[in-house]
Amino acid sequence: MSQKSLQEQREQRLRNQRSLVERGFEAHPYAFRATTTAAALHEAHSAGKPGDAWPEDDVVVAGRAMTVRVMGKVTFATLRDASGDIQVYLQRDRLGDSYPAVKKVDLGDWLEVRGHPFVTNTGELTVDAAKWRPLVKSLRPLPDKYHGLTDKESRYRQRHLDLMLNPEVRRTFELRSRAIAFIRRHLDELGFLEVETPVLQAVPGGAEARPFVTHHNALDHDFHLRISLELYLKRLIVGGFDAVYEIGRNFRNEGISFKHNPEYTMLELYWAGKDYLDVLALVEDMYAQLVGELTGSLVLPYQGHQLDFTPPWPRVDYTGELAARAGIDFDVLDEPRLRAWVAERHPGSSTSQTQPLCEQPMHQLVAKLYDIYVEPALVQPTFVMDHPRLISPLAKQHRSRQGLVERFEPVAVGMELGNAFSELNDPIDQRRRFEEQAERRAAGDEEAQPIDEDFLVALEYGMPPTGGLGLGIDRLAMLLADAPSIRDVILFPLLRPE
RNA sequence: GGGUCGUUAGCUCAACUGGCAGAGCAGCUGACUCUUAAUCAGCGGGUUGUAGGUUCGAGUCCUACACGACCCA
Repeated sequence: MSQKSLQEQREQRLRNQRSLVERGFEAHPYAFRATTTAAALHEAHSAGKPGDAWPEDDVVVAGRAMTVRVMGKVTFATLRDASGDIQVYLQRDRLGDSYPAVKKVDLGDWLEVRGHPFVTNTGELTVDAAKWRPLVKSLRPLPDKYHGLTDKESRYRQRHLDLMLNPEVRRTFELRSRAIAFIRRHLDELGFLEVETPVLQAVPGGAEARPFVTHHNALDHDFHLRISLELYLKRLIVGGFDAVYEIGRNFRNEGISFKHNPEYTMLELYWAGKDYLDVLALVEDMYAQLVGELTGSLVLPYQGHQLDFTPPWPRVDYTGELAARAGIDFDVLDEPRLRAWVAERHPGSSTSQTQPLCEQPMHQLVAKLYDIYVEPALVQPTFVMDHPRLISPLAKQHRSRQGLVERFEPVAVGMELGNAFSELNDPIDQRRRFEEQAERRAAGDEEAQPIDEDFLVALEYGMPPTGGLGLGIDRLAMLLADAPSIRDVILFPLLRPE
Protein backbone atom coordinates (compact mmCIF):
# COMPACT_ATOMS: atom_id res chain seq x y z
CA MET A 1 0.00 0.00 0.00
CA SER A 2 2.66 2.46 0.97
CA GLN A 3 4.36 2.29 -2.40
CA LYS A 4 6.78 5.04 -3.13
CA SER A 5 5.02 6.44 -6.16
CA LEU A 6 1.72 6.68 -4.31
CA GLN A 7 3.37 8.26 -1.30
CA GLU A 8 5.17 10.80 -3.45
CA GLN A 9 2.00 11.74 -5.24
CA ARG A 10 0.20 12.16 -1.94
CA GLU A 11 2.95 14.39 -0.59
CA GLN A 12 2.92 16.43 -3.78
CA ARG A 13 -0.82 16.93 -3.47
CA LEU A 14 -0.47 18.02 0.15
CA ARG A 15 2.14 20.54 -0.97
CA ASN A 16 -0.26 21.79 -3.62
CA GLN A 17 -2.96 22.12 -0.97
CA ARG A 18 -0.65 24.21 1.24
CA SER A 19 0.25 26.30 -1.74
CA LEU A 20 -3.43 27.00 -2.45
CA VAL A 21 -3.96 28.03 1.17
CA GLU A 22 -0.94 30.36 0.95
CA ARG A 23 -2.62 31.99 -2.02
CA GLY A 24 -5.67 32.74 0.09
CA PHE A 25 -7.96 29.80 -0.66
CA GLU A 26 -9.69 27.79 2.01
CA ALA A 27 -8.57 24.15 2.10
CA HIS A 28 -11.94 22.91 3.28
CA PRO A 29 -14.74 25.41 2.68
CA TYR A 30 -18.02 24.69 4.43
CA ALA A 31 -20.46 24.81 1.53
CA PHE A 32 -20.80 25.48 -2.12
CA ARG A 33 -23.74 27.01 -3.91
CA ALA A 34 -23.98 25.62 -7.40
CA THR A 35 -26.77 27.33 -9.32
CA THR A 36 -27.04 24.62 -11.94
CA THR A 37 -25.80 21.19 -12.89
CA ALA A 38 -23.82 19.83 -15.79
CA ALA A 39 -26.89 18.13 -17.24
CA ALA A 40 -29.08 21.21 -16.83
CA LEU A 41 -26.52 23.37 -18.62
CA HIS A 42 -26.24 20.95 -21.51
CA GLU A 43 -30.01 20.82 -21.79
CA ALA A 44 -30.38 24.60 -21.65
CA HIS A 45 -27.82 25.16 -24.40
CA SER A 46 -28.23 22.05 -26.51
CA ALA A 47 -28.78 24.18 -29.63
CA GLY A 48 -25.57 26.19 -29.16
CA LYS A 49 -23.12 26.45 -32.02
CA PRO A 50 -19.36 27.15 -31.93
CA GLY A 51 -18.83 30.76 -30.97
CA ASP A 52 -22.15 31.14 -29.16
CA ALA A 53 -21.91 32.73 -25.74
CA TRP A 54 -24.38 33.76 -23.04
CA PRO A 55 -22.49 36.47 -21.15
CA GLU A 56 -25.58 37.52 -19.17
CA ASP A 57 -26.04 33.95 -17.92
CA ASP A 58 -24.16 33.93 -14.62
CA VAL A 59 -23.86 30.33 -13.36
CA VAL A 60 -22.00 28.46 -10.64
CA VAL A 61 -21.00 24.85 -11.21
CA ALA A 62 -19.20 22.52 -8.86
CA GLY A 63 -17.73 19.11 -9.37
CA ARG A 64 -14.73 16.85 -9.39
CA ALA A 65 -11.98 17.65 -11.88
CA MET A 66 -11.78 14.55 -14.06
CA THR A 67 -9.38 16.02 -16.62
CA VAL A 68 -7.22 19.13 -16.50
CA ARG A 69 -5.45 20.46 -19.57
CA VAL A 70 -3.07 23.27 -18.78
CA MET A 71 -1.95 25.19 -21.89
CA GLY A 72 0.14 27.91 -20.36
CA LYS A 73 -2.07 30.91 -19.79
CA VAL A 74 -5.26 28.97 -20.48
CA THR A 75 -6.60 25.83 -18.80
CA PHE A 76 -9.49 23.53 -19.62
CA ALA A 77 -10.90 21.18 -17.02
CA THR A 78 -13.82 18.77 -17.02
CA LEU A 79 -15.89 18.89 -13.87
CA ARG A 80 -18.11 15.94 -12.97
CA ASP A 81 -21.12 16.48 -10.75
CA ALA A 82 -23.93 14.05 -9.93
CA SER A 83 -25.64 14.81 -13.22
CA GLY A 84 -22.73 14.53 -15.63
CA ASP A 85 -19.71 16.38 -16.97
CA ILE A 86 -19.22 20.04 -17.86
CA GLN A 87 -16.08 21.64 -19.22
CA VAL A 88 -14.76 24.84 -17.64
CA TYR A 89 -12.34 27.33 -19.15
CA LEU A 90 -9.88 29.18 -16.95
CA GLN A 91 -7.81 31.92 -18.58
CA ARG A 92 -5.29 34.34 -17.11
CA ASP A 93 -6.75 37.36 -18.85
CA ARG A 94 -10.05 36.91 -17.02
CA LEU A 95 -8.84 35.49 -13.71
CA GLY A 96 -5.73 37.63 -13.17
CA ASP A 97 -4.08 36.94 -9.81
CA SER A 98 -6.13 33.82 -9.13
CA TYR A 99 -4.93 32.15 -12.32
CA PRO A 100 -1.48 30.86 -11.28
CA ALA A 101 -3.07 28.79 -8.50
CA VAL A 102 -4.88 26.76 -11.17
CA LYS A 103 -1.56 24.95 -11.63
CA LYS A 104 -1.97 23.60 -8.10
CA VAL A 105 -5.17 21.80 -9.02
CA ASP A 106 -4.78 18.02 -9.17
CA LEU A 107 -6.93 15.49 -10.95
CA GLY A 108 -9.73 14.50 -8.62
CA ASP A 109 -9.99 17.82 -6.78
CA TRP A 110 -13.38 19.40 -6.40
CA LEU A 111 -13.73 22.89 -7.85
CA GLU A 112 -16.37 25.58 -7.85
CA VAL A 113 -16.48 27.76 -10.95
CA ARG A 114 -18.55 30.85 -11.55
CA GLY A 115 -18.86 32.22 -15.06
CA HIS A 116 -20.96 32.22 -18.18
CA PRO A 117 -21.54 29.44 -20.67
CA PHE A 118 -20.19 29.53 -24.20
CA VAL A 119 -19.49 27.05 -26.95
CA THR A 120 -15.88 26.43 -27.96
CA ASN A 121 -14.56 26.36 -31.50
CA THR A 122 -14.81 22.58 -31.39
CA GLY A 123 -18.42 22.75 -30.25
CA GLU A 124 -18.20 21.91 -26.57
CA LEU A 125 -20.38 23.75 -24.07
CA THR A 126 -18.03 25.32 -21.54
CA VAL A 127 -18.22 27.65 -18.57
CA ASP A 128 -15.87 30.61 -18.98
CA ALA A 129 -14.64 31.21 -15.45
CA ALA A 130 -14.80 34.68 -13.95
CA LYS A 131 -14.05 33.22 -10.53
CA TRP A 132 -13.01 29.87 -9.18
CA ARG A 133 -11.99 28.15 -5.97
CA PRO A 134 -11.00 24.71 -4.80
CA LEU A 135 -13.59 22.88 -2.66
CA VAL A 136 -11.49 19.94 -1.54
CA LYS A 137 -8.27 18.31 -2.64
CA SER A 138 -7.99 14.69 -3.61
CA LEU A 139 -4.86 13.38 -1.90
CA ARG A 140 -4.79 10.29 -4.06
CA PRO A 141 -4.48 9.92 -7.82
CA LEU A 142 -7.56 8.84 -9.73
CA PRO A 143 -7.44 5.54 -11.58
CA ASP A 144 -6.51 5.69 -15.27
CA LYS A 145 -8.58 8.44 -16.85
CA TYR A 146 -8.99 6.52 -20.10
CA HIS A 147 -9.41 2.91 -19.01
CA GLY A 148 -11.00 3.81 -15.69
CA LEU A 149 -11.31 1.17 -13.01
CA THR A 150 -12.08 -2.25 -14.47
CA ASP A 151 -10.84 -4.73 -11.90
CA LYS A 152 -14.05 -6.14 -10.43
CA GLU A 153 -12.65 -6.71 -6.99
CA SER A 154 -11.47 -3.09 -6.77
CA ARG A 155 -14.82 -1.89 -8.08
CA TYR A 156 -16.71 -3.77 -5.35
CA ARG A 157 -14.27 -3.02 -2.56
CA GLN A 158 -13.85 0.64 -3.50
CA ARG A 159 -17.28 1.42 -4.83
CA HIS A 160 -16.61 5.15 -4.46
CA LEU A 161 -14.01 4.86 -7.23
CA ASP A 162 -16.32 2.74 -9.36
CA LEU A 163 -19.06 5.36 -9.05
CA MET A 164 -16.64 8.18 -9.78
CA LEU A 165 -15.13 6.58 -12.87
CA ASN A 166 -18.04 4.62 -14.31
CA PRO A 167 -21.12 6.80 -14.78
CA GLU A 168 -23.25 3.82 -15.88
CA VAL A 169 -22.76 2.35 -12.41
CA ARG A 170 -24.30 5.45 -10.90
CA ARG A 171 -27.21 5.15 -13.32
CA THR A 172 -27.74 1.55 -12.26
CA PHE A 173 -28.12 2.54 -8.64
CA GLU A 174 -30.33 5.48 -9.52
CA LEU A 175 -32.53 3.03 -11.40
CA ARG A 176 -32.66 0.74 -8.41
CA SER A 177 -33.63 3.61 -6.17
CA ARG A 178 -36.35 4.75 -8.56
CA ALA A 179 -37.74 1.20 -8.72
CA ILE A 180 -38.07 1.10 -4.94
CA ALA A 181 -39.65 4.55 -4.91
CA PHE A 182 -42.10 3.40 -7.59
CA ILE A 183 -43.09 0.37 -5.55
CA ARG A 184 -43.66 2.48 -2.45
CA ARG A 185 -45.78 4.94 -4.38
CA HIS A 186 -47.74 2.16 -6.07
CA LEU A 187 -48.50 0.29 -2.84
CA ASP A 188 -49.26 3.47 -0.95
CA GLU A 189 -51.80 4.39 -3.63
CA LEU A 190 -53.41 0.97 -3.22
CA GLY A 191 -53.83 1.72 0.48
CA PHE A 192 -50.97 -0.34 1.85
CA LEU A 193 -49.27 0.71 5.06
CA GLU A 194 -45.49 0.53 5.22
CA VAL A 195 -44.27 -1.07 8.43
CA GLU A 196 -41.05 -2.27 10.02
CA THR A 197 -40.57 -5.61 11.75
CA PRO A 198 -37.64 -6.96 13.75
CA VAL A 199 -34.35 -7.88 12.16
CA LEU A 200 -33.25 -9.59 15.37
CA GLN A 201 -35.50 -12.58 15.88
CA ALA A 202 -35.48 -15.30 18.50
CA VAL A 203 -37.04 -17.80 16.08
CA PRO A 204 -36.07 -17.17 12.46
CA GLY A 205 -38.91 -18.32 10.25
CA GLY A 206 -40.85 -17.70 7.08
CA ALA A 207 -38.36 -19.33 4.74
CA GLU A 208 -36.12 -22.32 4.42
CA ALA A 209 -32.61 -21.00 4.93
CA ARG A 210 -29.84 -21.06 7.48
CA PRO A 211 -29.73 -17.91 9.58
CA PHE A 212 -26.90 -15.80 10.94
CA VAL A 213 -26.60 -15.97 14.70
CA THR A 214 -25.75 -13.03 16.90
CA HIS A 215 -25.77 -12.36 20.60
CA HIS A 216 -27.48 -9.78 22.76
CA ASN A 217 -25.34 -9.10 25.81
CA ALA A 218 -27.83 -7.53 28.20
CA LEU A 219 -30.37 -10.31 27.66
CA ASP A 220 -27.54 -12.84 27.34
CA HIS A 221 -29.44 -14.51 24.55
CA ASP A 222 -28.66 -15.53 21.00
CA PHE A 223 -30.78 -13.98 18.29
CA HIS A 224 -30.95 -14.63 14.58
CA LEU A 225 -30.91 -12.13 11.78
CA ARG A 226 -34.18 -12.53 9.95
CA ILE A 227 -34.38 -14.76 6.91
CA SER A 228 -37.77 -13.38 5.93
CA LEU A 229 -40.36 -10.86 7.02
CA GLU A 230 -43.31 -13.17 6.72
CA LEU A 231 -44.31 -14.31 10.18
CA TYR A 232 -44.22 -10.85 11.72
CA LEU A 233 -46.16 -9.22 8.90
CA LYS A 234 -48.87 -11.87 9.25
CA ARG A 235 -49.14 -11.05 12.95
CA LEU A 236 -50.00 -7.53 11.82
CA ILE A 237 -52.84 -8.87 9.67
CA VAL A 238 -54.09 -10.75 12.73
CA GLY A 239 -53.84 -7.46 14.59
CA GLY A 240 -56.20 -5.78 12.17
CA PHE A 241 -54.15 -4.04 9.52
CA ASP A 242 -55.64 -5.00 6.19
CA ALA A 243 -52.74 -4.26 3.86
CA VAL A 244 -49.13 -3.97 4.98
CA TYR A 245 -45.76 -4.11 3.32
CA GLU A 246 -42.13 -3.85 4.23
CA ILE A 247 -39.10 -3.37 2.05
CA GLY A 248 -36.17 -4.67 4.01
CA ARG A 249 -33.05 -6.67 4.27
CA ASN A 250 -33.01 -10.43 4.69
CA PHE A 251 -29.94 -12.35 5.78
CA ARG A 252 -29.31 -15.89 4.66
CA ASN A 253 -26.23 -17.76 5.72
CA GLU A 254 -25.56 -19.44 2.43
CA GLY A 255 -23.30 -19.33 -0.59
CA ILE A 256 -22.68 -16.42 -2.90
CA SER A 257 -23.44 -16.55 -6.61
CA PHE A 258 -24.38 -14.24 -9.44
CA LYS A 259 -27.94 -14.29 -8.09
CA HIS A 260 -27.30 -14.67 -4.36
CA ASN A 261 -25.88 -12.21 -1.85
CA PRO A 262 -26.08 -13.17 1.84
CA GLU A 263 -27.92 -9.95 2.60
CA TYR A 264 -30.48 -8.86 0.08
CA THR A 265 -33.61 -6.79 -0.15
CA MET A 266 -37.13 -8.13 -0.24
CA LEU A 267 -40.51 -6.56 -0.60
CA GLU A 268 -43.11 -8.48 1.34
CA LEU A 269 -46.75 -7.56 1.42
CA TYR A 270 -49.84 -9.08 3.04
CA TRP A 271 -53.30 -8.23 1.89
CA ALA A 272 -56.39 -9.23 3.87
CA GLY A 273 -59.36 -10.51 1.94
CA LYS A 274 -57.27 -11.49 -1.07
CA ASP A 275 -56.14 -14.80 -2.44
CA TYR A 276 -53.09 -15.65 -4.52
CA LEU A 277 -54.80 -14.79 -7.77
CA ASP A 278 -55.48 -11.28 -6.52
CA VAL A 279 -51.81 -11.00 -5.59
CA LEU A 280 -50.81 -12.35 -8.98
CA ALA A 281 -52.77 -9.59 -10.67
CA LEU A 282 -51.02 -7.04 -8.47
CA VAL A 283 -47.58 -8.39 -9.34
CA GLU A 284 -48.27 -8.56 -13.05
CA ASP A 285 -49.68 -5.07 -13.04
CA MET A 286 -47.05 -3.47 -10.81
CA TYR A 287 -44.12 -5.08 -12.66
CA ALA A 288 -45.46 -3.98 -16.03
CA GLN A 289 -46.12 -0.41 -14.89
CA LEU A 290 -42.75 -0.21 -13.21
CA VAL A 291 -40.81 -1.53 -16.19
CA GLY A 292 -42.76 0.72 -18.51
CA GLU A 293 -42.29 3.86 -16.46
CA LEU A 294 -38.61 3.32 -15.68
CA THR A 295 -37.41 2.09 -19.06
CA GLY A 296 -40.02 3.47 -21.43
CA SER A 297 -40.90 0.06 -22.80
CA LEU A 298 -42.52 -3.16 -21.66
CA VAL A 299 -39.85 -5.12 -23.51
CA LEU A 300 -36.63 -5.16 -21.57
CA PRO A 301 -33.31 -6.13 -23.08
CA TYR A 302 -31.55 -8.43 -20.65
CA GLN A 303 -28.23 -10.16 -21.39
CA GLY A 304 -29.16 -10.77 -25.02
CA HIS A 305 -32.80 -11.63 -24.32
CA GLN A 306 -35.83 -9.45 -24.98
CA LEU A 307 -38.04 -9.89 -21.92
CA ASP A 308 -41.65 -8.97 -22.57
CA PHE A 309 -43.46 -7.87 -19.44
CA THR A 310 -46.73 -7.10 -21.20
CA PRO A 311 -49.60 -8.69 -19.27
CA PRO A 312 -50.75 -11.34 -19.20
CA TRP A 313 -47.60 -13.35 -18.61
CA PRO A 314 -47.79 -17.07 -19.33
CA ARG A 315 -49.00 -19.23 -16.46
CA VAL A 316 -47.58 -22.72 -16.12
CA ASP A 317 -48.48 -25.44 -13.67
CA TYR A 318 -45.64 -26.47 -11.36
CA THR A 319 -46.13 -30.22 -11.45
CA GLY A 320 -47.46 -30.27 -14.99
CA GLU A 321 -44.55 -28.23 -16.31
CA LEU A 322 -42.06 -30.38 -14.44
CA ALA A 323 -43.56 -33.54 -15.90
CA ALA A 324 -43.63 -32.08 -19.39
CA ARG A 325 -40.08 -30.75 -19.34
CA ALA A 326 -38.57 -33.80 -17.69
CA GLY A 327 -40.54 -36.18 -19.88
CA ILE A 328 -42.37 -37.80 -16.98
CA ASP A 329 -45.64 -39.48 -17.99
CA PHE A 330 -47.05 -40.03 -14.52
CA ASP A 331 -47.98 -37.87 -11.52
CA VAL A 332 -44.67 -36.39 -10.33
CA LEU A 333 -45.93 -36.63 -6.74
CA ASP A 334 -46.25 -40.42 -7.05
CA GLU A 335 -43.26 -41.04 -4.81
CA PRO A 336 -42.35 -44.68 -5.65
CA ARG A 337 -42.60 -44.09 -9.39
CA LEU A 338 -40.72 -40.79 -9.17
CA ARG A 339 -37.89 -42.36 -7.19
CA ALA A 340 -37.63 -45.19 -9.68
CA TRP A 341 -37.57 -42.68 -12.54
CA VAL A 342 -34.88 -40.59 -10.85
CA ALA A 343 -32.82 -43.68 -10.02
CA GLU A 344 -32.82 -44.51 -13.71
CA ARG A 345 -32.37 -41.00 -15.13
CA HIS A 346 -30.02 -39.57 -12.49
CA PRO A 347 -28.13 -42.60 -11.26
CA GLY A 348 -25.98 -41.59 -8.36
CA SER A 349 -25.76 -38.09 -9.70
CA SER A 350 -25.72 -36.33 -6.39
CA THR A 351 -26.43 -32.66 -6.55
CA SER A 352 -25.01 -32.27 -3.08
CA GLN A 353 -22.10 -34.26 -1.71
CA THR A 354 -24.35 -36.24 0.58
CA GLN A 355 -26.58 -38.75 -1.10
CA PRO A 356 -27.78 -39.74 -4.55
CA LEU A 357 -30.72 -37.74 -5.78
CA CYS A 358 -33.11 -40.71 -5.73
CA GLU A 359 -32.47 -41.24 -2.01
CA GLN A 360 -33.06 -37.67 -0.94
CA PRO A 361 -36.22 -36.68 0.91
CA MET A 362 -39.18 -36.24 -1.42
CA HIS A 363 -39.45 -32.47 -0.94
CA GLN A 364 -35.79 -31.95 -1.84
CA LEU A 365 -36.04 -34.31 -4.76
CA VAL A 366 -38.99 -32.48 -6.28
CA ALA A 367 -37.39 -29.08 -5.71
CA LYS A 368 -34.14 -30.22 -7.35
CA LEU A 369 -35.94 -31.62 -10.36
CA TYR A 370 -37.70 -28.28 -10.70
CA ASP A 371 -34.34 -26.51 -10.47
CA ILE A 372 -32.93 -28.79 -13.17
CA TYR A 373 -35.78 -29.03 -15.63
CA VAL A 374 -38.11 -26.08 -15.18
CA GLU A 375 -36.55 -22.94 -13.74
CA PRO A 376 -33.61 -22.57 -16.17
CA ALA A 377 -35.94 -23.10 -19.12
CA LEU A 378 -38.23 -20.19 -18.23
CA VAL A 379 -36.78 -17.13 -19.93
CA GLN A 380 -39.77 -14.88 -20.51
CA PRO A 381 -41.63 -13.59 -17.44
CA THR A 382 -43.80 -16.50 -16.36
CA PHE A 383 -45.94 -17.45 -13.38
CA VAL A 384 -45.29 -20.92 -12.05
CA MET A 385 -48.49 -21.95 -10.28
CA ASP A 386 -49.73 -24.36 -7.64
CA HIS A 387 -46.70 -25.87 -5.96
CA PRO A 388 -46.69 -29.16 -4.08
CA ARG A 389 -47.76 -28.87 -0.46
CA LEU A 390 -44.62 -30.60 0.75
CA ILE A 391 -42.39 -27.71 -0.36
CA SER A 392 -44.79 -25.00 0.85
CA PRO A 393 -45.20 -25.07 4.62
CA LEU A 394 -46.82 -21.63 4.89
CA ALA A 395 -49.22 -21.76 1.95
CA LYS A 396 -52.86 -22.73 2.02
CA GLN A 397 -54.08 -26.05 0.70
CA HIS A 398 -55.33 -25.62 -2.88
CA ARG A 399 -59.08 -25.20 -2.96
CA SER A 400 -59.51 -27.92 -5.59
CA ARG A 401 -56.25 -29.80 -6.15
CA GLN A 402 -55.09 -32.54 -3.83
CA GLY A 403 -51.51 -32.29 -2.54
CA LEU A 404 -50.97 -28.81 -3.93
CA VAL A 405 -51.14 -25.33 -2.46
CA GLU A 406 -52.28 -21.97 -3.77
CA ARG A 407 -48.91 -20.49 -4.58
CA PHE A 408 -47.10 -18.88 -7.47
CA GLU A 409 -43.62 -17.72 -8.33
CA PRO A 410 -42.85 -15.13 -10.98
CA VAL A 411 -39.83 -16.38 -12.90
CA ALA A 412 -37.69 -14.88 -15.66
CA VAL A 413 -34.33 -15.79 -17.22
CA GLY A 414 -34.22 -18.80 -14.94
CA MET A 415 -34.43 -16.65 -11.83
CA GLU A 416 -37.06 -16.75 -9.13
CA LEU A 417 -38.31 -13.17 -8.91
CA GLY A 418 -40.71 -13.72 -6.04
CA ASN A 419 -43.03 -16.04 -4.20
CA ALA A 420 -46.67 -15.67 -3.21
CA PHE A 421 -49.48 -17.64 -1.63
CA SER A 422 -52.95 -17.71 -0.40
CA GLU A 423 -51.65 -17.61 3.14
CA LEU A 424 -52.25 -20.60 5.37
CA ASN A 425 -54.57 -19.32 8.13
CA ASP A 426 -55.68 -22.60 9.69
CA PRO A 427 -53.63 -22.79 12.90
CA ILE A 428 -54.19 -26.54 13.21
CA ASP A 429 -52.88 -27.16 9.71
CA GLN A 430 -50.05 -24.68 10.28
CA ARG A 431 -48.97 -26.56 13.39
CA ARG A 432 -48.98 -29.81 11.45
CA ARG A 433 -46.78 -28.22 8.77
CA PHE A 434 -44.37 -26.89 11.38
CA GLU A 435 -44.20 -30.34 12.94
CA GLU A 436 -43.27 -31.80 9.59
CA GLN A 437 -40.56 -29.18 9.35
CA ALA A 438 -39.39 -30.10 12.85
CA GLU A 439 -39.07 -33.71 11.79
CA ARG A 440 -36.91 -32.69 8.86
CA ARG A 441 -34.83 -30.60 11.22
CA ALA A 442 -34.41 -33.54 13.53
CA ALA A 443 -33.29 -35.54 10.50
CA GLY A 444 -30.52 -33.04 9.93
CA ASP A 445 -32.08 -30.55 7.53
CA GLU A 446 -30.71 -27.25 8.79
CA GLU A 447 -32.93 -25.28 6.45
CA ALA A 448 -36.17 -26.70 7.81
CA GLN A 449 -38.19 -24.19 9.77
CA PRO A 450 -38.37 -24.25 13.55
CA ILE A 451 -41.78 -24.20 15.21
CA ASP A 452 -42.77 -20.63 16.03
CA GLU A 453 -45.17 -21.05 18.92
CA ASP A 454 -45.86 -17.35 19.27
CA PHE A 455 -46.86 -17.20 15.64
CA LEU A 456 -49.17 -20.20 16.07
CA VAL A 457 -50.82 -18.55 19.06
CA ALA A 458 -51.34 -15.41 16.98
CA LEU A 459 -52.89 -17.47 14.19
CA GLU A 460 -55.28 -19.05 16.69
CA TYR A 461 -56.90 -15.65 17.19
CA GLY A 462 -57.91 -15.87 13.53
CA MET A 463 -56.10 -14.38 10.58
CA PRO A 464 -58.60 -13.46 7.90
CA PRO A 465 -58.13 -14.87 4.40
CA THR A 466 -54.96 -13.19 3.20
CA GLY A 467 -52.82 -13.07 0.10
CA GLY A 468 -49.09 -12.59 0.59
CA LEU A 469 -46.09 -11.84 -1.57
CA GLY A 470 -42.33 -11.71 -1.41
CA LEU A 471 -40.56 -9.96 -4.27
CA GLY A 472 -36.79 -9.79 -4.73
CA ILE A 473 -35.73 -6.21 -5.19
CA ASP A 474 -32.16 -7.01 -6.21
CA ARG A 475 -33.27 -9.30 -9.01
CA LEU A 476 -35.73 -6.70 -10.19
CA ALA A 477 -32.86 -4.23 -10.29
CA MET A 478 -30.74 -6.73 -12.22
CA LEU A 479 -33.41 -6.97 -14.90
CA LEU A 480 -33.93 -3.21 -15.11
CA ALA A 481 -30.22 -2.45 -15.32
CA ASP A 482 -29.36 -5.41 -17.56
CA ALA A 483 -26.88 -6.46 -14.88
CA PRO A 484 -25.43 -9.96 -15.16
CA SER A 485 -24.66 -10.25 -11.44
CA ILE A 486 -26.47 -9.33 -8.25
CA ARG A 487 -23.22 -7.71 -7.14
CA ASP A 488 -23.75 -5.09 -9.82
CA VAL A 489 -26.96 -3.89 -8.15
CA ILE A 490 -25.78 -4.03 -4.53
CA LEU A 491 -23.59 -1.08 -3.65
CA PHE A 492 -21.43 -3.01 -1.24
CA PRO A 493 -21.73 -6.74 -1.95
CA LEU A 494 -20.37 -9.10 0.66
CA LEU A 495 -16.72 -9.94 0.06
CA ARG A 496 -14.23 -11.77 2.17
CA PRO A 497 -12.25 -9.22 4.16
CA GLU A 498 -8.80 -8.66 2.76
C1' G B 1 -17.94 -27.67 -2.36
C1' G B 2 -15.45 -28.80 -7.54
C1' G B 3 -13.03 -26.99 -12.07
C1' U B 4 -10.64 -23.19 -15.02
C1' C B 5 -8.28 -18.58 -15.13
C1' G B 6 -6.17 -14.42 -12.75
C1' U B 7 -3.04 -11.37 -9.02
C1' U B 8 3.52 -7.29 -12.23
C1' A B 9 4.18 0.83 -10.73
C1' G B 10 -1.57 4.72 -8.08
C1' C B 11 -4.61 2.87 -12.84
C1' U B 12 -4.66 -0.13 -17.66
C1' C B 13 -1.50 -3.76 -19.43
C1' A B 14 3.42 -6.10 -21.67
C1' A B 15 7.75 -9.20 -20.59
C1' C B 16 9.04 -15.94 -26.18
C1' U B 17 11.20 -22.33 -24.52
C1' G B 18 13.83 -19.71 -16.97
C1' G B 19 18.60 -15.02 -18.58
C1' C B 20 19.48 -7.03 -16.75
C1' A B 21 11.20 -5.98 -14.98
C1' G B 22 8.89 -2.49 -19.60
C1' A B 23 4.98 0.80 -21.94
C1' G B 24 0.71 4.16 -21.84
C1' C B 25 -2.01 7.03 -18.39
C1' A B 26 -1.20 9.45 -13.63
C1' G B 27 3.22 12.15 -11.17
C1' C B 28 7.67 15.75 -11.33
C1' U B 29 10.52 19.93 -14.33
C1' G B 30 10.02 23.12 -18.55
C1' A B 31 7.22 25.17 -23.11
C1' C B 32 2.36 26.42 -24.80
C1' U B 33 -4.20 31.82 -24.83
C1' C B 34 -9.89 27.02 -27.95
C1' U B 35 -8.00 22.09 -25.44
C1' U B 36 -10.80 17.60 -24.88
C1' A B 37 -7.19 10.27 -24.09
C1' A B 38 -4.31 18.07 -25.47
C1' U B 39 0.65 18.33 -27.54
C1' C B 40 6.19 18.74 -27.28
C1' A B 41 11.12 18.00 -24.46
C1' G B 42 13.31 15.87 -20.16
C1' C B 43 12.98 13.05 -15.22
C1' G B 44 11.53 9.90 -11.15
C1' G B 45 8.47 5.68 -9.64
C1' G B 46 8.76 -1.99 -8.50
C1' U B 47 9.82 -6.81 -1.99
C1' U B 48 6.17 -9.12 -9.67
C1' G B 49 -0.33 -11.37 -3.87
C1' U B 50 2.17 -14.32 0.64
C1' A B 51 5.45 -18.36 2.35
C1' G B 52 8.48 -22.20 0.93
C1' G B 53 11.06 -25.21 -2.92
C1' U B 54 13.90 -26.45 -7.66
C1' U B 55 17.95 -23.80 -10.25
C1' C B 56 24.30 -20.78 -11.43
C1' G B 57 19.91 -17.74 -12.20
C1' A B 58 12.53 -17.50 -11.04
C1' G B 59 7.59 -12.45 -12.91
C1' U B 60 8.15 -17.23 -15.63
C1' C B 61 8.82 -24.03 -13.11
C1' C B 62 6.91 -26.91 -8.37
C1' U B 63 4.10 -26.93 -3.44
C1' A B 64 1.04 -24.59 0.04
C1' C B 65 -1.75 -20.42 1.35
C1' A B 66 -4.55 -15.63 0.55
C1' C B 67 -7.91 -12.84 -2.41
C1' G B 68 -10.83 -12.52 -6.79
C1' A B 69 -13.34 -13.68 -11.58
C1' C B 70 -15.94 -17.14 -14.56
C1' C B 71 -18.21 -21.91 -15.09
C1' C B 72 -20.32 -26.28 -12.66
C1' A B 73 -23.08 -28.31 -8.45
